[in-house]
Amino acid sequence: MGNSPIRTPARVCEFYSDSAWIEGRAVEQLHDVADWAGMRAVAAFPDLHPGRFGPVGGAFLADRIYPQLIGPDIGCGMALFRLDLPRRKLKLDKAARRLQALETGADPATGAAAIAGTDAARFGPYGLGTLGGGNHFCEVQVVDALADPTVASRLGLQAGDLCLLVHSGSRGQGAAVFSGIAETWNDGFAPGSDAAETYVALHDAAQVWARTNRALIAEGAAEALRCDARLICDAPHNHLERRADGWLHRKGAAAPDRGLAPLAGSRDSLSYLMAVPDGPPEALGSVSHGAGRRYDRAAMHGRIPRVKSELEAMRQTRFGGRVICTDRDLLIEEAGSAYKDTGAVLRDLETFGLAEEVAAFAPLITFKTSREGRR
DNA sequence: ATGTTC
Repeated sequence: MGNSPIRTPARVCEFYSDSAWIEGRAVEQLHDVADWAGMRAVAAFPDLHPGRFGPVGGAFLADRIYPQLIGPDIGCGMALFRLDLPRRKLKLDKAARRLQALETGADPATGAAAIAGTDAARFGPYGLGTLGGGNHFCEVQVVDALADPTVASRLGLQAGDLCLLVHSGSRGQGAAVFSGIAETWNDGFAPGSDAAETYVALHDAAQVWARTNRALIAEGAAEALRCDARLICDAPHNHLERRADGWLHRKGAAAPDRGLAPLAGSRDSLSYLMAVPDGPPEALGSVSHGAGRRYDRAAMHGRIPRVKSELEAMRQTRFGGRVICTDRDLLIEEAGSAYKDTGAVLRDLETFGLAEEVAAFAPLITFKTSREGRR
């Protein structure tokens, strides 16, 4: 008999139907992570897809801390705001032009004031109010339909209202924390160890910074559109949460905010606001944050011809909206066809009792980047 | 993901 502890793989609960688009490689990753030391429970959602260190679209409860399960964008999340701007006053071309102000971000004094006295102050204001790249965006949406008028009215939401959905995170801050500990995280950190304490403190600070970043992006967008933005909910989906029964890692799985979470669609599909009930304990208090990738970035370059007409078509959505993205590679990688069907993801979540649709939102202006000469 | 990657 050796002295190594008996290890049983964590229980894996998959909250998606047989018809869900789930890559085999993502399921392999899911079971691989379930076998890591100290892993207690794993939940996977219908947006599950392969990631760099493990699958995206899952929650992982462990009695060790694995920074690679959070990834570089610590604190990344989706925040939904209501804009007090009548739809008839939104002129798409003019508004899209004005949103270019988002490239600048918050001015340093505003940024510094926003993080003063918080954990995030250690990182400083550089980059606050900026979106970053990849799948991040700031989108003006219109409430398309109310599935639950009672909840919607409690939130002050009516059909035809304008909203803003912001997807961003901790920019260079979380990335620096993550790369700073590279090579040391392989077997995870034992809670209470120096490495764990240091990581958790930096993680918590990056999470505050990321949430502040989303608020400042919304402020910047509202200022550009000459209106105010009121927060409806802000649900992070890349983070670590200390629970009584262990350390909960969420990777592309949302922690609902006051029982609410956005489900991002964007480009060619509607987005949703979900009411998230307590749900089964096996779901680990988590829910999908978006449609999830159907094809990885490299695959998209083979699927979309790089001809002018195709690229121009991708700057309009099927809802008559605009996509502001001057980076051609990014435009291709983030095409609507790169993502699963958001409606199918939502139906699976509802079937398993993880969410109830409150409202659906159509994209009007999807702001990605307006910088010239990238890549 | 990234005050971008030798």
